[in-house]
Amino acid sequence: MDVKDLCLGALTYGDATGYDIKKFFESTFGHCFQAGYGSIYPALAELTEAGLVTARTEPGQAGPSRKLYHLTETGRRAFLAGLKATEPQHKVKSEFLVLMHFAHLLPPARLDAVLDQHLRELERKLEMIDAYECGGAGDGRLQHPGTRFVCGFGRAVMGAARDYIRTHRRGLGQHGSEAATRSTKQVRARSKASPASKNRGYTNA
Amino acid sequence: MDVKDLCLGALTYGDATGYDIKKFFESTFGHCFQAGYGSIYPALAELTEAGLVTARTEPGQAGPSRKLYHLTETGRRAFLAGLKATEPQHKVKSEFLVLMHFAHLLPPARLDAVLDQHLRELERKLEMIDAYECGGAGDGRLQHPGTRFVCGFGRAVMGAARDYIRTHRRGLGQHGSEAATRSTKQVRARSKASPASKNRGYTNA
DNA sequence: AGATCCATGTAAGGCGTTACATGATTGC
DNA sequence: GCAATCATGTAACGCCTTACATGGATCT
Repeated sequence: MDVKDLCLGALTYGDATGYDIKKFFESTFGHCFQAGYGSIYPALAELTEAGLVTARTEPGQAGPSRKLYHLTETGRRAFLAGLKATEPQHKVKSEFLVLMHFAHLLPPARLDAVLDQHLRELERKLEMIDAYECGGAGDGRLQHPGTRFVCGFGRAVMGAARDYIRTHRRGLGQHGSEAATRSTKQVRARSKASPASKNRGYTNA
Repeated sequence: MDVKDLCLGALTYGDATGYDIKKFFESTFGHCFQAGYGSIYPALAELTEAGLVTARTEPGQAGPSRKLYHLTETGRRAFLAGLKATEPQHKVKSEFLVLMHFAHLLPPARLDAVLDQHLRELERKLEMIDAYECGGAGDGRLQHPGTRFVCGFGRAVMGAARDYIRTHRRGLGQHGSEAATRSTKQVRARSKASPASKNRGYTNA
């Protein structure tokens, strides 16, 4: 699943410009998929060349001229086939959590700031979801269950994250023993000290 | 925050080989950061060249020879400075949620399979966290609060995801109206039909 | 005997991010 | 007037993913 597929998906709701599609991504997939113009415009060009979409340029009555993309029948079939074959991956890449893991090496003030910032970020995204569901877009996307499911999912997960941080941030401050000052002592005495027990600590799975 | 930084971080716990570091990433950051050998080995080579780590080759008594990396004082300082400056981003890239958004275009059997698969995956990761915390790695990582916080965070978030899916998957099956059969009708009559109201539906934020 | 684990790397390719470049219009 | 929004692209760079290549040791 790449930006091309997402563009096809966006166009199942009707014709749109690259700019429109970006806004659609932000409002609908903001918390689970991100794409910039640098991916979207090239993707649309490739899709046009492949015959999966067509483009027509409309002189903008108000504002610049717009290039409206339209999903062809071939494109729609390709999208459906792609959907069926898509593996449902779910990847998280969080420097926030890495930072939290190394909290004992972070200045307490910085740690606090990072936690506050992340909480604000979560709050903001939660509000965006609410706004998205209340602000009734009249185009039918809100009626279908998939949209509600994804919104609800985001709310559940980010709400849980917020609650967890609020109730557990207190324990994060104090470092155990002298870890912060002398972290380079050999804790992992491997292959020399205990040749019999391989892999203590790393492989738990 | 890239793989290089993560390697430095891993080495704050003591000397390790590239292979060890990969295992460490999997067990500790598996649910929030991923890195393969293709990133780790080049990263370690660059770090060595930059003088942030040193490498010594140990002939393996049992098994192949190991190249043990050691964090230098310069490296440790660089890591701490990098940590302080790291922006706490948290990105999710979920084809699973995209699939759920387009659930109305998916064959019901496939939809069910995808949901089951994702539930199993969540269950598996939750078990891995429990195993990680119970399986007492004797190297001190478990004692410090950062590790507990990250584990708890993962448990809270993934538990919430699991519960949400279980209680809301039922509503996902039936598609509203004829969306699946004729999705290409113009729902977004824009700029022609209603030139007064720009941007209905897309921009809610 | 065959699979799996330990262990280290290289090389190419893919994909996205970021920065740059441009310009009209609308609201404050 | 100035900022923000609308609107479309290009180009370079960076970073990771995937596949390839190799080989001993242990376990079943």
